[in-house]
Amino acid sequence: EPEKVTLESPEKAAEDDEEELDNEENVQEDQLLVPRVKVAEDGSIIIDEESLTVEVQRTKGPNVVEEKDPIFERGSMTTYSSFRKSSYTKPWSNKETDMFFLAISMVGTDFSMIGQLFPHRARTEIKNKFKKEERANSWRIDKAFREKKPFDIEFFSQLLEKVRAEDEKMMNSKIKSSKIKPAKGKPKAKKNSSK
Amino acid sequence: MMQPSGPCPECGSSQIVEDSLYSQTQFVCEDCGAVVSEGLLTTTLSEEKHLNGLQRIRSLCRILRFSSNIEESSEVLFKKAYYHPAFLSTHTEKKEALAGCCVLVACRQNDWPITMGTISYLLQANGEVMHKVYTELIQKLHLETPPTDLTQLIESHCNSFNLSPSSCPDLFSEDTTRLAKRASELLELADETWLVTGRQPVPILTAVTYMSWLSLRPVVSRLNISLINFCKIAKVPVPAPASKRLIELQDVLCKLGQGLPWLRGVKLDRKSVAKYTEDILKHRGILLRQAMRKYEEEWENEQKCSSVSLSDSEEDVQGPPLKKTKLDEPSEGAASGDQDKGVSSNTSGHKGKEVVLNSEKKKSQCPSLFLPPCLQNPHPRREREVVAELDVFGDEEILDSEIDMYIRTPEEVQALCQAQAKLTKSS
Amino acid sequence: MALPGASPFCPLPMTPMTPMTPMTPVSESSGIVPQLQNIVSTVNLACSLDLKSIALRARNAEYNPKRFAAVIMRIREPRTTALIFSSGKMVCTGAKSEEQSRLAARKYARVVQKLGFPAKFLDFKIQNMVGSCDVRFPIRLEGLVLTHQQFSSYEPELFPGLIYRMVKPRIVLLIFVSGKVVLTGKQSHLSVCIPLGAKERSEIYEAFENIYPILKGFKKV
DNA sequence: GGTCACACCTATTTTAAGCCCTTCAAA
DNA sequence: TTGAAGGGCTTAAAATAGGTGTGAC
Repeated sequence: EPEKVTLESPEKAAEDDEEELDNEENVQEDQLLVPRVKVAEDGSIIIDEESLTVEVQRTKGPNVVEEKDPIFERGSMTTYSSFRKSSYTKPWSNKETDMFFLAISMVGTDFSMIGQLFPHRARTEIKNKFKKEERANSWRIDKAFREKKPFDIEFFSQLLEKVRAEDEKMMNSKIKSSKIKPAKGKPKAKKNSSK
Repeated sequence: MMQPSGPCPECGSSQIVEDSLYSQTQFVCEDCGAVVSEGLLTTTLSEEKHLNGLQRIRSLCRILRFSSNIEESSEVLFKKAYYHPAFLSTHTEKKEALAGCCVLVACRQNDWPITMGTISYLLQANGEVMHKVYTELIQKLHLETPPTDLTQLIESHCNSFNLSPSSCPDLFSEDTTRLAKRASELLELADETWLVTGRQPVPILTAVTYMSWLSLRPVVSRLNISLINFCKIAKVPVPAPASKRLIELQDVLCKLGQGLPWLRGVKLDRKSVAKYTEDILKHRGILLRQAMRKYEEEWENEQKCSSVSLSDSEEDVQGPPLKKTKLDEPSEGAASGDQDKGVSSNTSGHKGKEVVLNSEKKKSQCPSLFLPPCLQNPHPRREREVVAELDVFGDEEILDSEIDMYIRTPEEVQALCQAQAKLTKSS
Repeated sequence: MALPGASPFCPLPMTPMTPMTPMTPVSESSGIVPQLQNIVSTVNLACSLDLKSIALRARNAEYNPKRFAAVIMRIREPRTTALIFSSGKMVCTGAKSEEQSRLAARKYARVVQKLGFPAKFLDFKIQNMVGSCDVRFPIRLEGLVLTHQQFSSYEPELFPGLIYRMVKPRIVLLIFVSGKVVLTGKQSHLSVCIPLGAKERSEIYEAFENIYPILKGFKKV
């Protein structure tokens, strides 16, 4: 079975299990001539793919160059690799933003606690939201902080759930209306478990 | 007894085999014949990592076909760096990257073209970690390494494209030498027009290679192949920024092409400019000098005019050329392809051939012609308000009421405690 | 106090950049004043603090000992953020001037005092400054890195800017192709003088005046 | 194996320009 | 199939400090 040969970062490929099969198929078609690399425990570099296998175990003896190898022919290849941990923040809807300001009124600037109030938001997302609003609408931050509101978790959670449901409905209706035209469209609803 | 996991302490080889000729089990290195005894197997972790690093260097140098010169100086540097106080207590991940960094230093000092991305890919190392270690290595060992020359990288990059007659249709196949030559000319042009500075090198190489391939045989069947499809044909990955570099390069070619008398009235756009690229490159020296001279004049005029109101450098960004070019730019873009888009003040109107752009019009555009793209499309408004800090002296009185708004009342504290208890329970 | 050359502008009422540098007679000033963007200062409140109690009773505080061992506190004027440690040491960040940073630090100290801790205000010190400005012409970074190798690091594979480590004033500059420059760093031990009004911003200005003529050499192709 | 002296993660701020990644809208 | 747009990371500096990785002794 041909190996998946890609420059995608390994962790990314491992993450989306669902699409693993799809990717594999696509990659098979494309078969980019990029070697798959592993580093052995002793530091030896092992290159997958029979045609690209390079003996690198020997450490003594003449440095014989085999000219066949297309990838390393002129001494170097120019690999473009970009690691970098993926982080994507779902955009804040207007109503969710209102909830953010409500949270500020209730708990102040404790982003960790606000993050607990938003089950789908990490602390960094809350912090970045705060900084963004401070830059764009500092008056709203000021107002929310000044106008204290009693900290009622139940009230907040229910309201947030309602808002999230509304946003989802809005999204779905938008998707539907845009997909009604092509008749059947794709029943590609949104498998979106989104964690 | 387990096979030793580490390399041979003598030569670093991993070819260690069990020798069953002796009554007692022993391990022998196939490469140098050394008997790897128990005592040697219990080398310290540090020594093992050192040998691991040496093996990484050897593997890299063999894979990349480096001269023994580079391999030797890599090893010498690694031995020096590994026991340098600055790297003694560093994390294992960094020590693994250190080997690659030493190879990179040796390459640069020997003028051998290679990217950091290649090293970090082959070592399966994080690019950021590689860069941090490299920077640290340069600083701590007081090294001076010349930067990699992009033009030297072109040849190997073009080689990685699979365009031999045996692997793709005749119409698409291309001689690598010819491809690399045209690509270097395009790279030089890109460099002169500020498309290279501050950008990742490899995507630029991909863009110029594609443009080179198009312009060497600008037939319809080739012109219809997009950058992405070209890379698919050539079986190479497409770096994401390559598309942006390509658009920038095509726009530069369009702008230069307009200066050629025999292209007056010819529709020049991003897609068709490949047909004239050979001509443009042939005369690029003159075309560039013309454009640059005009730019310099404009710039100097701007300096004189705006020197009256400058100083803070925020307010007077209003200064004519930079701001103005922003408006004029889109019309340039319209000339180079998108008919109806940037219909700003001038040109506009006709859809057909808007290329002509007589010299008066051009003059106002000249300052924008060859500026770094980040200056051509400036950020909407980043810097604005200047100061206002003047009325703070640091010693003014602080009102209690101001402090009080940050402090919770006992009731609020109690409510918070209860809420916290609920949150910890639910989670 | 007028600037050398015919520069009719006067960016700030105070113009602290011209001060005691009479050694700039021929080489005229750039006429550009770096704008301070961020000030980092420290102060010792000289008392041990119960961070959990502070986080509970201050609405502008956050405390996650699992993540970070300090209380993160914010005030609105001057808009800043402080890190408050159980040792009583405090870091104040985000102010745009030395004075703002000091005022903010005093306000944080007052909040801590109001919470019942015997906070003092010892050894206030500016630790770091960040400034930025624009030379208003593009810069050939690959040329600069060649001629100033010993000070420069330019690796566009990872970061678009050139990192210039100036020695004279110990300031690090990030230089971009656009002509925008970021200056950061601060020398601590050399100016042993009065802890209060140490004019450290002059080092940022000095670094910029040093780099400006160098950058001018790389604006053309 | 414990101490010692580092490294270096978490976190805060701020600017610069490029790049990655996602979403959504025109071709 | 493309891009545009927007958000979040990269780089530098500096203090603060616990927990832990790391190697020498």
